[in-house]
Parts: sequence; structure tokens; C-alpha cells
Amino acid sequence: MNYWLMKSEPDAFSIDDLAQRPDQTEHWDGVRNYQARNMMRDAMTPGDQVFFYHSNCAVPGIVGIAEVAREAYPDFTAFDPDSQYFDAKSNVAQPTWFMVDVRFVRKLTRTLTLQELKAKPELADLALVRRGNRLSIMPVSAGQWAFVLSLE
DNA sequence: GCCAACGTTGGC
DNA sequence: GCCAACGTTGGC
Repeated sequence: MNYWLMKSEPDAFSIDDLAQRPDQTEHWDGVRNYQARNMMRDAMTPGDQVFFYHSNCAVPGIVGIAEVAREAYPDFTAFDPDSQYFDAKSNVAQPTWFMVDVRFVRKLTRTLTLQELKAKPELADLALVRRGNRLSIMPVSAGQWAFVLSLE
């Protein structure tokens, strides 16, 4: 079992949006970064646990838990010329981009803010708090996972 | 809205 | 293959 952190802008797709989807499950489309793609495609397994992080908003932080519901499959938005995620270089025979499905598990009792997470020496190696980090999907160690949950 | 950080693109 | 220009991310 692996642990991850996935960022989403709540104005576009929030933890509450996920909770309201049919089966509380949604595909995680639109990832257009090779590192993030590789983690989804090569390492994510159904059952993996995910911190749901709200970015680019008033109080950025971890707001809930989700889990990987389906292993990686081609991101079909890359094939749709009308999609904002269209990529002419990706095609069905050899897709460039992949996505997983994620299922809502629960909201945290409170937001664990970026500010708070940054202040914890135990999380100094977490990619989220490293300077200049822009990855939208990143691995979390078992130790980091447990520590974050202990803050709740 | 500003801007630092970083990835991508494209000229050479 | 280098690297300047450009676009995007995302905190503040």
C-alpha cells in the first residue's frame, strides 16, 4: 500500500465535489506533467490512500482522504479537441497521458494548513513543503502519513 | 495581482 | 545539446 498527496483547486474540484459524485468516485483528469503521470501510471494501485489537498485558495492545506479506486488508464480528455486538456500529440493507440479514479473516504475534522505542515520538522522531507515544489501529485511515506493524521 | 520557481519550447 | 523566452503553478 502506497500513500500519496494530490492537489486540486477547490474552485475547480473540491473534496465536497468528490463526496457528491456518484459512488463518491471521480477520474483524476488533466494531469499534464510527466513526473505526476509516471507516479499514477507506474506506482498507483487501487487501495492506495490519498491526502486531498486544496491549492490556490484562501487556506491551502490537506482537507480530506481519498483512495485510488482504479489503476491508471488513458486520460481521454487529451483526445477531445473541445477539452481544455486536449493534447494533439497524444493518441488512442499510444496515449501520452493517464489518469486514475479516486474515491472519497472522509473529510478531516479540520484543515491541516500548509502553514502548519511547513512548521513541522517531521515533514521537512515532504515534497509539498519543499521550496518551489509544483508537483500536483507526490508520494507520502508511511511515517509522514501517520504523522499528518496525528495532527488532526 | 504579484512574482518566484520551474517545466517546456524552439532557435541556433 | 544549449539556453533564452515563455507559460504555468500556486503561495502570499
